[in-house]
Amino acid sequence: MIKTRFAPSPTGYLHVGGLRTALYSYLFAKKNDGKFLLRIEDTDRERYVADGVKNILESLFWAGIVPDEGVIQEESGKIGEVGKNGPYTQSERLPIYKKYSEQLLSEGHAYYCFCTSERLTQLREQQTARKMPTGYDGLCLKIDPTEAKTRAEAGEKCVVRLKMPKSGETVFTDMIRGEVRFKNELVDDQVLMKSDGYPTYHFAVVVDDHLMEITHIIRGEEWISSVPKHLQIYKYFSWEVPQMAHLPLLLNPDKSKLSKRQGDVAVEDYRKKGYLPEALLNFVAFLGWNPGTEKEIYSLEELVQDFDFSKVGKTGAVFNIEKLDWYNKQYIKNLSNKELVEKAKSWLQETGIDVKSEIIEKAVSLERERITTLSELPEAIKFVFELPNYHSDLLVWKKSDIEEVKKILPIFVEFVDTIGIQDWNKETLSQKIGEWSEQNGFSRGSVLWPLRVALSGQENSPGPFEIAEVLGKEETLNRLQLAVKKLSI
RNA sequence: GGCCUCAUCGUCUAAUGGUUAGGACAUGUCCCUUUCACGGACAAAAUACGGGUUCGAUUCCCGUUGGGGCUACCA
Repeated sequence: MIKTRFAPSPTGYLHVGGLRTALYSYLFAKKNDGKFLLRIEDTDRERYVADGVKNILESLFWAGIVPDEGVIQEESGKIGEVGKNGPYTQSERLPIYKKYSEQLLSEGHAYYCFCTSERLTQLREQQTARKMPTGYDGLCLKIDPTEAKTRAEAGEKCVVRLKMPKSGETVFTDMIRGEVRFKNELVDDQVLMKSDGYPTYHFAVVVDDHLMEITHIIRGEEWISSVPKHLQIYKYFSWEVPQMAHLPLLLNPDKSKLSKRQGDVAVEDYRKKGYLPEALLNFVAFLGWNPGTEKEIYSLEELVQDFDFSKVGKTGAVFNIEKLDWYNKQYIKNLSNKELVEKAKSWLQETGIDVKSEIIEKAVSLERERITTLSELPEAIKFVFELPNYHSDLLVWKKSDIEEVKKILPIFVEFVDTIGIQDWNKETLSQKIGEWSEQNGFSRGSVLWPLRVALSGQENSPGPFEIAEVLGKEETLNRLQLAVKKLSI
């Protein structure tokens, strides 16, 4: 049984890079009828963000990536857990890490280190100055283990370090990169247990992945350098090593690692701006993976079907918002009017638009193909509910002049008044108004431009017949009469 | 500095020894058209560089250059 996991650290909100990592882990698990687990790695108490866990869960839920095991968001919105291998939050697993570190200590595979952080900093500075590789010098390795244990138990401040072999090589095969090898002498004696009693990432991740029976570790490329340390821990415990896939990083437009400074990185930011989860997911899925065909639009279900690590690339990908915008437009375009109202509800209400209005669905349909994000919708459809105050000059078509408009509009209003309610739909209106223009010898533009401006009050807007249908006969006539009035002033 | 790693249009990418190097986004032009958007057509746009191997390299090997990651009692 294949089991993958996403193990974020709540040092902030869910990052779009994290979303992609979670997505790939989820896809791989689902594709292989396996399970997807979510674990919270909160061993860094200094960078802990209070609502980080909540945001990570909410963002994943929003995207449709739901864990089978581990920390979950319950229906009520509360944070809960499912599975037999819990707890799934590392801060609740401290006794477990203590037990395993003691095993390593007693077997001579780890040792207590009493060095102060000042000494460590100094050591690093000296090494850097001499252009030597940095790393622990092994000073505390010389202390007799029994004596060290006594000192530690007496309460002396200390950490536990991994005893890394200083010769030989560590080789492993990454699912994306193939064989990668490291010289052991260059691998540091990594701290396993910090002086505050918490494990470091490197120790907790190995213990938990083993205990939670993870078969495939899928994570960002920034972890690849730490793999030798992790493998050494597996070796000391004689544990089976999971398969690993290190994903290429997401990049800023200048190709540096995707960062907050150069734009939005939290999934939350995109959600708030009105990007659809389907679009964001489709977009990030294609950052580093592609199906090898020309199909571009993929639902989560389809991604599960076609996802394959053999098609995941090795190069970092720029997070290109223009492409995301295109995806979002595609998804918005395919929404029904009802769905669009429902999804854009919060933005509509925020702007004071009544989502219960009888014409809301029709109003929304006017702009469906014109907006990029849901947050643009209220501003775009506002003119339907409240005509903007426009200048009469706007009523003049570029190929016409003010005299012609003044001549056409009043008689046009009279004609519109003769159109019956039963014919009040865009097709019939188009036909009747077209015929009228032709019979009177007016060009389409000289009639339709002022009509459209009179109805929308805007230089750019949907077509006049669609707007007229949404507005209804009475409001259409009101707006036309107002235009006539504007012209006569 | 050391270690690891990557390298096809501006961007996301396809093509693993033989293609006019394909697609998408963005850009430009045109068509549609009352405006905007949609849609359609067309255009411009790439194998980082230098050596090999080979009849033949985007593709395999070596080097150079450039980018990125790591180098914490952070993840």
